[in-house]
Amino acid sequence: MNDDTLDSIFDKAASGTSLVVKDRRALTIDYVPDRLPFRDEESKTIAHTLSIVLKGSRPSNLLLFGKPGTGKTAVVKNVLHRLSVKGEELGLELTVPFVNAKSANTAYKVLHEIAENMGINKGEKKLQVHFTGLSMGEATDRILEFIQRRKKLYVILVIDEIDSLVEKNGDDILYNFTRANERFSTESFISLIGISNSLTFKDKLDPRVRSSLSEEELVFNPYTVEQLQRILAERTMIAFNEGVVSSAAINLCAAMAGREHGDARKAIDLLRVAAEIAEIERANKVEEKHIRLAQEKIEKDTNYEVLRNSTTHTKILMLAVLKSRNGNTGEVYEIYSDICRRIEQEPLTQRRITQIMSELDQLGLITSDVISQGRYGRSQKLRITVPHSTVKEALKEDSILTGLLSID
DNA sequence: CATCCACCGGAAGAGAAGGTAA
DNA sequence: TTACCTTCTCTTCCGGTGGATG
Repeated sequence: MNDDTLDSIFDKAASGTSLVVKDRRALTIDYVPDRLPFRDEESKTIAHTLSIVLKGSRPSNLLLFGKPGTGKTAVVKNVLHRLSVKGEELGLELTVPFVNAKSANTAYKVLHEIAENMGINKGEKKLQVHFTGLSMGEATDRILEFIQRRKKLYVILVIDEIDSLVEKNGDDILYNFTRANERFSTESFISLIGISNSLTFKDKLDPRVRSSLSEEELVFNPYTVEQLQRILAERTMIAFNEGVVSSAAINLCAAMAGREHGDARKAIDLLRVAAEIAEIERANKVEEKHIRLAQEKIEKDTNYEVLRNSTTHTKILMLAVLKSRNGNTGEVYEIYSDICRRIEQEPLTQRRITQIMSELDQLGLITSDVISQGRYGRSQKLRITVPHSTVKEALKEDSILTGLLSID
C-alpha cells in the first residue's frame, strides 16, 4: 500500500464516482422514490382519506398495518409530502409531524420529537417541551395548547411503529391525542396516522382508543418475489451504472428477501451492502456471490453490534450459555454465577436472568424453548443461534472478560 | 391418576440517573 | 434549594404448570 492507492481511494470517494454505484442515496433507507411500484391502491386510499383536509375538515384517523418492508412508511411519507405541498399552495396552515416511536425509544421522547417537529420549541417558552423533566401530562398539554392557540392549525400526526409505543407505555398518549379535538375551542384539529408492524397490536388498546384510532384501516400485504424483482430492477436503474448488476444477482436478492415475508427494505439493504463489497473487491459488476457475502455480513454485523453494546452481565450470560452442556436454565445459571464469582461481580437474581434470556431470544441471539421434564421440573432449553466465533469476538472487547475467553 | 419438581413469568416497587420548575 | 418528573435495571414475592413417576 503506497500513497498513490490511498490517494486514489480518497479521490474516488470525494468525486463520488465509482465503477459500480451511480447514486448511493437511492439505496439508503431514507430514500423515498416518487412512485412506489405496486402500492398505487394504498396511496390512493390514503390520499383520498386525507384530502378533505384541504377543504378544512378533519380527516379520519388512520391505522396502517403490515410487515416490515412492505412500503407503509414510504407510502405515507410520499402522500404527506404531496399533501403539504398542496396545502401550502392553498395557503393552509398544515403541519405533518412524523415520529418513529421505536427510534424515539421512550414515550417521552416521542412527545419531545413531536414538539420539535412542529416547531413548538422555537416558539413561546411556556409551551416548550424540553427533552426531559416534564411530566407526560404536562408535555401533552403543552402540545395540545399550542395547536389550539394557533386558531386554525391542521395537524396530521404520523406515529411510525406505534406498536412499540403502546407496548412500553400503554395507550395514555394515544388516548389524549385522539380525544384532543373535543377539547379544542378553536378551528384547529389533529388527525392521527398510526403505522404498525403487528396486526395484533389493536388488542392492547383501550376500546375507546381503538375505535377512534382506527376510524379507517389499511393492510399492506407483503411483496411477492416477482414484485421484489421489479422493485429492485427499478432501484438498480437509479442507483447503478448500466449493466453493473446482473439479473441473476437481482433475482437472488429478491429470493432471499422474499423468503420470510417480502421485505423490500431488506432486499435493498442487501443490494447496498453487496455493492460495497464489490467496490472493495474492485470488481466492476455486482454478482451473486456479492449478494451472498452481503447476507453474511449483515447478519454478523447486527449480532456483533448487539452483543458489543450489551451490559457485562448479558455478556457473561452469553458466555454461560456457550459453555453449558445441555442449556438448562439451572445449569446456565450455575455457570453464570460461577463466572460472576470468579471476576468478583455480584450475580443477578434468577428472575432477572430469565428476563434477559427472553430479551436475547427476541433479538434472535439465542433460542429458548420451554420444555417440561415431568417430575424433574420445567425448564428452558437454551441454544446460541449465532456462530460462536462472533460471540467470542464481541466479548473480547470487554476488558473484564478477556481472561475468561481463553480458558476453554 | 394424583403428585410434585424446577422452574416460568406477572406485579409491584425500590432506587439511581437524568432532568425541569419555581 | 425542594419537589417532582420519567426511564431503566433489578429485586422481592408468588401464583402457576406440563407431564414423568410413584
